[in-house]
Amino acid sequence: MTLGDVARAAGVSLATASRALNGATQVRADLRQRVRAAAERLAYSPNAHARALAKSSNAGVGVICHDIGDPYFAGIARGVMRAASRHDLQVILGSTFRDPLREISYASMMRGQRVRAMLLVGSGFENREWQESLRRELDLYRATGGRVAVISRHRGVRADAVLPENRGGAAELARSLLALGHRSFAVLSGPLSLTTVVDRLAGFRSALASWGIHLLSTQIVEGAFTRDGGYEATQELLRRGLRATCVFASTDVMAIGALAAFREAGLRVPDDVSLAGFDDIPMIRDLTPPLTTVALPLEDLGERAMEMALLPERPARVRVERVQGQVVLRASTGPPP
Amino acid sequence: MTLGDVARAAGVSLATASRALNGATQVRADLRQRVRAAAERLAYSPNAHARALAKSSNAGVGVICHDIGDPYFAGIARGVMRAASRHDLQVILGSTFRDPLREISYASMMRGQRVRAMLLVGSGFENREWQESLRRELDLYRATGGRVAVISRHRGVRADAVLPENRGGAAELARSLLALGHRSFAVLSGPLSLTTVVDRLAGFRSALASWGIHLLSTQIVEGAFTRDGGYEATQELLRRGLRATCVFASTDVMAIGALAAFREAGLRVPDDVSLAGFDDIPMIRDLTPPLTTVALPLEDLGERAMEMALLPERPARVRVERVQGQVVLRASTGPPP
DNA sequence: CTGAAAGCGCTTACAG
DNA sequence: CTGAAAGCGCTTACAG
Repeated sequence: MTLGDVARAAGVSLATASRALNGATQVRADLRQRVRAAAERLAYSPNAHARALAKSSNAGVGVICHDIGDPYFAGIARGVMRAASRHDLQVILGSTFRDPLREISYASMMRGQRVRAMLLVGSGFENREWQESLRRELDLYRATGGRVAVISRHRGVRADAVLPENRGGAAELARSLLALGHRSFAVLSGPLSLTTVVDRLAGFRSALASWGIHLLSTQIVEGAFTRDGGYEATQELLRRGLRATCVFASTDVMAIGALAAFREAGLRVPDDVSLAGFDDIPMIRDLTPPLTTVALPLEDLGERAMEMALLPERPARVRVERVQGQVVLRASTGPPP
Repeated sequence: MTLGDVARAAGVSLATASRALNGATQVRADLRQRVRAAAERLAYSPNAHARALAKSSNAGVGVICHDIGDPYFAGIARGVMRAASRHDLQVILGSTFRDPLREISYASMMRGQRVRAMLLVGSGFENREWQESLRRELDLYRATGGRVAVISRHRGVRADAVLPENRGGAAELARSLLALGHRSFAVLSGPLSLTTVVDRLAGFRSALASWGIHLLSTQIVEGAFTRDGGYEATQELLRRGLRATCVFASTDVMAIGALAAFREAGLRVPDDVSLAGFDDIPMIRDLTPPLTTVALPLEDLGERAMEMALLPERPARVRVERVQGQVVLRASTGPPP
């Protein structure tokens, strides 16, 4: 079942069949009809590879995230899918499971696929070697006209970016918590090798500093970027001795684990300790207590990055869209005991 | 940057360059080295479309789900990604936003893409016309060697399938709730046009029936398959007058909304009313109270369907893997007040 | 083992 | 408007 078969069935040339189906050039109405009918009758399905090869252009975009099962990435992916659907683009998905090597091999695969644009979603790794390889891969990709946009990473990769204001958001959150009366804080941080974590911690810290408050190093616990990571980090924090009235988890997902750990330890939130997260993934408003957080418009992030990557712009000029986070005070934070 | 360039740089023929890079046939070691080196130096990236065209085989699989932002699908997608990664397959993702037409256009697009296998994830629609179109699309796809597997749909589509035991799971859940002492029930159902909903409702109902208990029609409320759908359905149920000691929401996502609605209405769960869901999406164990549910191994579902689609089997023989749901009693259910 | 050549299924100048 | 032909970048019998 090829275009050739359709052309033969319609009694026209290959070229005419192609034109009739794609409607680029004018084709006599009756011929177009015949071709269309033949294609329909034969259930013709154009070979996307042949077409991509002949046009040397592609209707695909690539999206690489760390874990499509995580509500943060799932929310962003939802926005990406919406934008892609609007532009009739197919989406090739990569989920790295937080393995830097896998990220690079996805990028390379997508380059081979000649996707029109590539989206990297999520924090990068603070890893010199990885940064080198990725940059090289992306440069090669762009050298042949590929477009790259990133969400939430800036180190190491020079590309169009949608950047949540991690620093600013965390600082704003800190100020809100200070306003509630808190003066001693602890932080459940994700892996410090992730730029997002570093930024959020820095923002939080600097806002405290301007009030003359410093984070004790024992009150910063590093954990995996998962619910269980938050749970375990909290247990470790309690083991070290909690010396804070308020705990900031660098993502909501971790905060969920923290909430469980506090509950198990018999600590009430917010009566005994206040708890805040970051991202505003959908479910946290249904927790008990609902979680204070810095809200990021996840779907928007995805849509905007996709649109940005698709919008041709004079190259060598990197565009950056900064996205403000919105502090949302919910019942998980209150005045210090 | 094509294979031709690499061949020239290495001083060999196109054919030899191809063989050296793909390692299918034997190539003299020194030639292979030269080709590899040249490819490396030139940062050669094989054109996936050209390759797919020449081999008329493809390293891609397609996955179509209803909403990648929903934790149920995100969980399954996670499993799919794991399996795909194991087989070095790229994944093309479709998210229908619950639009039947979009599902068909995705299927058609993936057929054009000549993907090796196609996964349809999630309940089908009870819609004659849609079923016709989809079946036609899939038949055409399979006629050319395409493989199809579905998760959780059986009506209308004849294909390899991983089927959660929706009926059995719901029935088992009902029996557990009966054992707790409940004798009056209400159901928050998703759209009755979804086979999953119909099956879960039927299973629940039949288990009750064998105890001589019948669901009042006023106590079955249909809502969207979302958190807000569950919230609104619950409000409607309360408006009609709750005449049950236990409420079954046909998915966890809906149950989350129900929990919020009950809380707002001043009803305590489970003291005033028990609540149970279905699926066991990750977050529900962290709700207050944690949600009773029928646990489905979401990631497994995805992995198994992918493996099944990849495993060539004598065609015309449809394979079905049934996956038992596990009733997990948590604190959202208790004895009737 | 190696190379020249045909072929995969389309698109698109180039003539007419 | 229509068609013959070249070309997109690979793979793979077929000879040597």
